[in-house]
Amino acid sequence: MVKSVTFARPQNFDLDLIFDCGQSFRFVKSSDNSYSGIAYGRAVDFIQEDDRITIVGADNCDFENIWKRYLALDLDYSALRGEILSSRPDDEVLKSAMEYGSGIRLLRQEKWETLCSFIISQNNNIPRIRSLVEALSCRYGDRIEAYSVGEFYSFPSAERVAEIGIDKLRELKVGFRAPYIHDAATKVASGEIDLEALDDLSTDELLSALMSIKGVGLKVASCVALFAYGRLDCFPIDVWVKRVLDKYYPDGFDHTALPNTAGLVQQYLFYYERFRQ
DNA sequence: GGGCAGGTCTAAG
DNA sequence: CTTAGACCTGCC
Repeated sequence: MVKSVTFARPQNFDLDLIFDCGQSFRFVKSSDNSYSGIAYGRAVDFIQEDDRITIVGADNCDFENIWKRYLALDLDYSALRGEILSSRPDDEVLKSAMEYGSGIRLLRQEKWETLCSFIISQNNNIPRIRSLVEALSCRYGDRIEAYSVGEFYSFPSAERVAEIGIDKLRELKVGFRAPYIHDAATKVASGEIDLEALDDLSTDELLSALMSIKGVGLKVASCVALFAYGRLDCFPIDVWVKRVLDKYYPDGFDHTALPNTAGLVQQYLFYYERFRQ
């Protein structure tokens, strides 16, 4: 008997956008249009129908404790979008981007995995980021039983990655990022950085703490704060966002005026510029 | 073969 | 404080 949980599909919730907008690297679309992958050490399939979402491999307990938070079901995206529109009533570009990316939802992913994944993302391309994260998991993660076909491995803990060492990391072809990953793993495994405790810090303090890791600059730290810590006041600026800002907002774009929604705006603009047509 | 990809570090003005 | 170069790797 396969356990599963079904809930009503919220507004602004589309698996294709959620898993294809660049925030997550470990979920893959199956032939039956479901998304399979691992998060928080659990293998699940997300299935989308018009009016409902099913999580195969989850029970009610996991749903309450993990997936509600992961999928940000506690946030009212209609309200967030309303707030954006009222803050920028004359912004037609943003309006188009919001329409185009209306199904986007910011996940709250695992902190360590997100940190490591976005260290890997620097000066890299998305297919290769995916394959490197996958290689790291297959080689050093734990095999997870799943209902869907294929093999699934959890993302290795910081302790595990710390003991791997830089040379073994290089064998995975992460290149110049190997010492960066190692530094992050060492700091987290030793307790010098307590990723959970960072939840209690202000966003500025959180970013500073993350940036004390070698190879973590403002962009990577902002991605971690946004995609793992749910800090919607973060506005990661990568080449694509810089491009869209230069193109449509030559006089500047003040994201600090959007304290509750800046990160969501960033995703709309990023997705609009990066994945349109 | 040279350029490029969700950046960051380092050295130099 | 701002700014070039360099940087693993793989695919075009």
